[in-house]
Amino acid sequence: MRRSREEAARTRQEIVKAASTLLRERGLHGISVAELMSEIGLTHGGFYTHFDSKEALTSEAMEAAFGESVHGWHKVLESARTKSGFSSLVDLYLGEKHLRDPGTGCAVPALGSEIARAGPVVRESVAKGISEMIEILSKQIDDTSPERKKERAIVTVACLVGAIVMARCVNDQPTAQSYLKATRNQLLSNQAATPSRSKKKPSRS
Amino acid sequence: MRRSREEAARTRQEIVKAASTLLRERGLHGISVAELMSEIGLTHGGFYTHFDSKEALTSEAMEAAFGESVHGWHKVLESARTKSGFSSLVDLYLGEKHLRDPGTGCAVPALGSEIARAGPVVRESVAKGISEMIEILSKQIDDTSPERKKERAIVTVACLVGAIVMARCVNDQPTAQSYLKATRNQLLSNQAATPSRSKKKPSRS
DNA sequence: TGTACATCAGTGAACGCGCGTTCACTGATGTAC
DNA sequence: TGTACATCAGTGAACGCGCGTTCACTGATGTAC
Repeated sequence: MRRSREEAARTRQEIVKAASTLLRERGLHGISVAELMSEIGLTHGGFYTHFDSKEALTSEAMEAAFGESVHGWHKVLESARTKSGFSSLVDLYLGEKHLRDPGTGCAVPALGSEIARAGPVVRESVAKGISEMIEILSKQIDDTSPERKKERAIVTVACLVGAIVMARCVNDQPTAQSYLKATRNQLLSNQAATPSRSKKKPSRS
Repeated sequence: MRRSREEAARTRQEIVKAASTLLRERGLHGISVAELMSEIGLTHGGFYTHFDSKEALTSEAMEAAFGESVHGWHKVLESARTKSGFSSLVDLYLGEKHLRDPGTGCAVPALGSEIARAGPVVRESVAKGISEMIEILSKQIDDTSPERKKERAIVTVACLVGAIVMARCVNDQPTAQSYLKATRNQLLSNQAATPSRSKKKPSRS
């Protein structure tokens, strides 16, 4: 039953990838090692050839999840030419797709409250992901002071995270949408009201 | 072993109260029925005299948690005379105490990502709590339009929730504090920059 | 007020179940000659 | 290039454990007379 090294490396990647989606969908304790392995067509025993523990995988899966998110952000920034980068990211984050599909979305609203109780290894991975998100966003903010840029990026991410958490908590679709819409409106109008705008063309649909 | 009706009613209250704290501290699946009952000096079997299921208790515990939060908000609003009501609530929410003690704090950052995956009964209780928080906050916001008042209250709550979630995710104390501070600064300066201020005296320490 | 009986709050053993992790084993892959 | 052996990716039974829920039971409380 032994596989080649290349196959084993691919198996490892598949485990991380499957975990990054399934953990975001079902929670840090919502998927078992056995279920995870069967998802990629293997049995549970082989898991420990690749990882020391489930927690070690969780940490890697968080890194993969943020990597995926960040990649999506960069893609949106590249392709958005009619909108500002800032509003493109806000629209991506607060969109219907992200609300309904936590498995491919940001790990912070999907797992935040569980991450807060996780071990230091997992939290370290998440902390890196969060600061990377803030970094990317701060480059899309016009402000003379770099400190204020960073501050405003932090608050923007907080708003985005909180809005998705709240919208996913409530059962009622219109209420969820009203949370997302209110947040979008205010974030975009705040950005528009910013001093020292440059090449930006803030849109309010 | 039978207790009087009054004692039984008190027992029920104690279960709900203990659950509201322990669930916020350890997560929706972080405390067992047995552990919960032993917390108030009883054994697990008696649980089902009071509740149909653990989920039914969870729903009531969420209501109790929001009741406690809302009570704290009202108390702060009454006692704060030197600060605006808005900034008092922001300071309460983003304070050291709330960051470090989820068991007595807001259920949304403490349990948000788990609530999103919970059953409709639990989510209904949480949805009510969230809209109550928004309602209270909107009364502390100066704006000519009631719709904008509500919108700004929604976004404020989203910011607060997201900031606490992020701050609790990261391991590093200074980073956590920087998230809270940035959010506090921006929320309070936005409020100060509001048109049609009345009796407000915005402070920036 | 006193007595006999019904009620039911709380006990603790037991239920079936799923969890993370371990380990002897299999057999294809990798390596040394 | 061919052969013999070591390695190790993946298997599946088994480990100890904790979970939510059920249920026969206990004995104090509540009620009917």
